[in-house]
Amino acid sequence: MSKSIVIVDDHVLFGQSLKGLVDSFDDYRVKAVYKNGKELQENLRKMDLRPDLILLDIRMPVMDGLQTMQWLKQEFPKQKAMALTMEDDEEILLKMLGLGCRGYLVKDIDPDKFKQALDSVVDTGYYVDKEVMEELERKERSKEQFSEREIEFLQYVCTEMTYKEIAAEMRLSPKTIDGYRESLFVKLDIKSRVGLAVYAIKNNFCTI
Amino acid sequence: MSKSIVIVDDHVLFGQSLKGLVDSFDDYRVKAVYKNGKELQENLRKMDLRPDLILLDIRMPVMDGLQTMQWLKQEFPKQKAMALTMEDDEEILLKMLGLGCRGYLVKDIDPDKFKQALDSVVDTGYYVDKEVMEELERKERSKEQFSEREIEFLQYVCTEMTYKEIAAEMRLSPKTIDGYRESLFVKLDIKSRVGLAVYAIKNNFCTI
DNA sequence: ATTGCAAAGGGGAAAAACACCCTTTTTTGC
DNA sequence: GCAAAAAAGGGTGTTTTTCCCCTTTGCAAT
Repeated sequence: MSKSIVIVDDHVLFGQSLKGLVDSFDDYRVKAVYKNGKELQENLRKMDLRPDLILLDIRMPVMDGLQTMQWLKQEFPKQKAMALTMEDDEEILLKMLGLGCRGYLVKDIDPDKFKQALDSVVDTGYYVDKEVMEELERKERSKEQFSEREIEFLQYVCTEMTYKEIAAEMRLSPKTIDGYRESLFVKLDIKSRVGLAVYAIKNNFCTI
Repeated sequence: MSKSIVIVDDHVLFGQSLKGLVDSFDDYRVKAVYKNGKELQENLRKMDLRPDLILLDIRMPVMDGLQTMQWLKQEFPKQKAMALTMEDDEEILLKMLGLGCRGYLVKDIDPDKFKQALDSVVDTGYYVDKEVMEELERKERSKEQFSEREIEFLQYVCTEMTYKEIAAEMRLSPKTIDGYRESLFVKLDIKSRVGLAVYAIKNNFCTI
């Protein structure tokens, strides 16, 4: 039976083209192509779709690879997913692996190797060395990680809303927001809201 | 007769996938896929290959889109080429257009629009995304309305420095900085430093 | 010379952000 | 169920940012 694949990539042209390529492999079928994590989220929830593998672009505007992976890990811990990146940003990659991502591909891989990587992930579960992965996973998890609420909060920090307004929007006490802010300052070694905003932008926690 | 296309993109996976997509259009055929400008150069010279359109990635390691376009303009002034970019970097885009590039596509265009763009370039000679163009003009216009000092100041707003510290750095009174801030708030219809920081980042007044 | 105008600098008050230390409620893992 | 941990909320004081209205300086044009 052929393996089902879901592609998540904001570059529609690439996503659709990749679908064409994958479909040309006898033993793989692309079940869907989504533009961002949010679309995946919605469709994974309602449609009883459990693909053998999700190919996840890292840089996406609405809900990026990291966020999506974080969500996937919580909601569908067994779901296999693989990062698909443009440039290999080590930091983000490490985070992805830490979140249980099964491997990663840079987009300049050639189609043959790509096929091999797919086979490897679907069969063995991993594309790169298993032990290294597990090691990384343990290390990363203990490192910095944000709570759901903190991540949600990060989406507001690069707007012109005051903390009070953000609190209202999130239906929380301003004091709680103050707590998130404080917690993030410590975790990220940041001292001001501007620093937080820049971090959020850099790491795709918000769209500007 | 079907139109011939050449794709130049260092991301082999993307290039090959795109080839698949283009070949799926009845009236187009991909004659070749190259990894960079140099490959294109060599092949365009020796093989008597004159495609109807060259799709040119901008960011490539060996010989990038700009260089390639420059060479094309000299060697084959009539050759139609179109930029294919990941993120829309205005500056480079402007240069490309200056070099006679026939249009530009961001890679998150959807396949239908992509097809339309191809048709447009091959038929009319040009394709430019309207929104992108308007965005570009707006940004360019806005750049000239700041003073030298204000622009210098903008480079500091997305750091964690306080205004007082920025003033010290610029050897100005904090009150003067306050004036720049105020002036920029009015000009840009912004109400907070975060807004200013986001503006500065968006419009490349500072690097993050 | 004088008007004209923009950049630079200032005072002071109110709002927002930051910091630190603390309590209550809710989850979560045996 | 219970203890531990995480999330949410609180009090209070300091610093920074924001806002408005004001003075001085320098330069430029008629």
